[in-house]
Amino acid sequence: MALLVGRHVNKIDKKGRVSVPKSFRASFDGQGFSGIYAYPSFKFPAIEACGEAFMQRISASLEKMEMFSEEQDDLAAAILESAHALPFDPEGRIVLPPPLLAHAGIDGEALFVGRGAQMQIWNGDNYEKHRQQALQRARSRGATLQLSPALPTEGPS
Amino acid sequence: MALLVGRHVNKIDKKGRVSVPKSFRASFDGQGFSGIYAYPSFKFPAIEACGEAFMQRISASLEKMEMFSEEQDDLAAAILESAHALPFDPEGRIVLPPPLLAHAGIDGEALFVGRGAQMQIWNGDNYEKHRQQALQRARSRGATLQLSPALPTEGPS
DNA sequence: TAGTCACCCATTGACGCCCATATTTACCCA
DNA sequence: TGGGTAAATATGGGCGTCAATGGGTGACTA
Repeated sequence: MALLVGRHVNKIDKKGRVSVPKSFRASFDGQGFSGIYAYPSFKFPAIEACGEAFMQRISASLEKMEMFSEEQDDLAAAILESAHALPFDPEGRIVLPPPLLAHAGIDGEALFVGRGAQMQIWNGDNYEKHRQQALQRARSRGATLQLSPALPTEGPS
Repeated sequence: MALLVGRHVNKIDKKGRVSVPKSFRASFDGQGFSGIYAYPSFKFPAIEACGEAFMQRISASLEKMEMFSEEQDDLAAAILESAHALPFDPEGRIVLPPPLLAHAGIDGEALFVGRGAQMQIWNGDNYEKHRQQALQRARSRGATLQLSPALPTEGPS
């Protein structure tokens, strides 16, 4: 699956529709459901979204954790319960439900942020503040990254 | 994968296109995505770029920490979120987005610098200053390099 | 029956593709 | 060993296509 990277700003029209960037959309097709799953982020005033494949992973993780970590259980459960399945229209647009818009403080414009396998949808101003803080923390920490070992070309992670 | 070494200066045309040096280009093909991922360098006024394989590693690192580690999350996210997927055109050129050009102070000409598995793209003057400083530091420190043992290869003798 | 939602069509502006040219590099032959 | 020639890379510009956007209309629902 192609990676989701970068940022894209798209407009929300009067009917509440917003185009999902083509490059993101491309990552989600061929997953059974033509659309995305969106749910409010825990940590940020933002919407998190992913395709069906990733949602399956979340669901699977939930089942695994159940008997061990109550916290994880709550967390994953909250994701599934607050998630919305948002189908693409023929032009590749979705309609973000009011509760999600409210949570992220989005109105008029939506900022799509690629996070690898998932994406986030932000209010532009809120994201900028968040980003500055994140970069600040990264710099003060010395900006090193412990990379996972190289994948063996294509093995199952 | 062939190593990226040396420096190349290429022109940016009116449409913002730059040829990626052929030798660099060759290192990035056969990775699924025909193009490079570019993001601003943390430490320098330069653009860093890599192929899909390297980006996948960053994404995998991020997924592992998800919902837990804020630090790793910040850093990996800062890279992924600031990254741009830049596809090659049929002639092997890419278009550097304005934000990246601004970060590196590039205009008119781009200096490609091989860094082994990755590459950097600089403004020529900035790079020269940076390089002098680096050499200066290396000299004053009496820089020595402890070589790792030769890798076991399948080559003759 | 009114309202909402899903699909269809039209516009436009950016971007990718194609072709042409120039400059460099590599190679061959005298 | 030098020049000349051929191939390949770098560069420039035009044009068609597609993604993003806006609006309209019919169908289904409450």
